[in-house]
Amino acid sequence: MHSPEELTQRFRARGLKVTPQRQAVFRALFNNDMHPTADAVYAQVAEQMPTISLRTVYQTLNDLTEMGEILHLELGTGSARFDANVEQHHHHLVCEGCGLVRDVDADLSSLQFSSVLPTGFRVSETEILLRGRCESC
Amino acid sequence: MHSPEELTQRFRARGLKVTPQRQAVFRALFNNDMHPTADAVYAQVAEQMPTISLRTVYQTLNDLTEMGEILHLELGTGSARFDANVEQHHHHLVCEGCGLVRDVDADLSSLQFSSVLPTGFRVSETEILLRGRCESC
DNA sequence: TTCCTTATCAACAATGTTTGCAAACTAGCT
DNA sequence: AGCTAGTTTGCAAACATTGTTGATAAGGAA
Repeated sequence: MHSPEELTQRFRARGLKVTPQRQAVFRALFNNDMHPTADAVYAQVAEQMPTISLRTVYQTLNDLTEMGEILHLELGTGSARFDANVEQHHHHLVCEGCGLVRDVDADLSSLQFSSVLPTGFRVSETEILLRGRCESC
Repeated sequence: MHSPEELTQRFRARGLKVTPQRQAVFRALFNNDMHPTADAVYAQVAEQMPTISLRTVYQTLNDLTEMGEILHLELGTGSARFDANVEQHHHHLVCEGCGLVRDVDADLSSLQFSSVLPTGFRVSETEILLRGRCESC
């Protein structure tokens, strides 16, 4: 995602207002590779801004997702994870014990689909998910 | 998954009882490649057995999943999908329009992960998800 | 700076999926 | 037929997420 300063520009360019709440969410996500849930973002922001509501965090996360600044991931961990790394295409590794998510690069160029895809199906995204257990789980 | 008759044996062998409700769920899933939701299974079974409860369908689906007879899939479509094909390892294709799910075979043997996995991480499953739009969406 | 328009905030209610619970019931054994 | 442990059911609750609405604040213009 872009820096909080750049996001301020981009939000205004879209006619969206830049509030202290939104800036706090920007800062919580910038350079964050934890793939936090909405609730985790809320918890982090609420430390500095106890009056913010979970609803506002969801709203801002949805706005950022629509703008392509973050990725909304559904990894089967019960709640959505948000990924601030949209610069380089990558895949994910999920610990089934503690829910840890990590980015993983993979070379897809050699991938072959041996069965024919349904006629007319247009693939927009190829996603690889590695499930397993991390060292401490 | 195994046939309804074989499932009857396997449930009894585990000390689980075989009720008409469970048999109806067995039949609804056998040779079913629709990847239905719990609610879809319920709807299908309820046609023949209107008194069955959604709770019982969930219970039986969970039992079958624990026994490895079906797969519980979380594909980001809002609700879990159940896959009766556990015989051959495969991947999935999801239509983001209508929620259609189809099995896809893929050759993973050449897949290379260019970044190092976290030390001590044990991968138990490699899952490929193709998202896109089917012909009618 | 002040005003004004419009988007946003916060609290609450509502939705949808899945699970917990307790009482009534039944499969399968004797 | 009777016993008993496992099942079913209906309802409530948990959980993540979204809808709603009066009050509030941001940002542009004067």
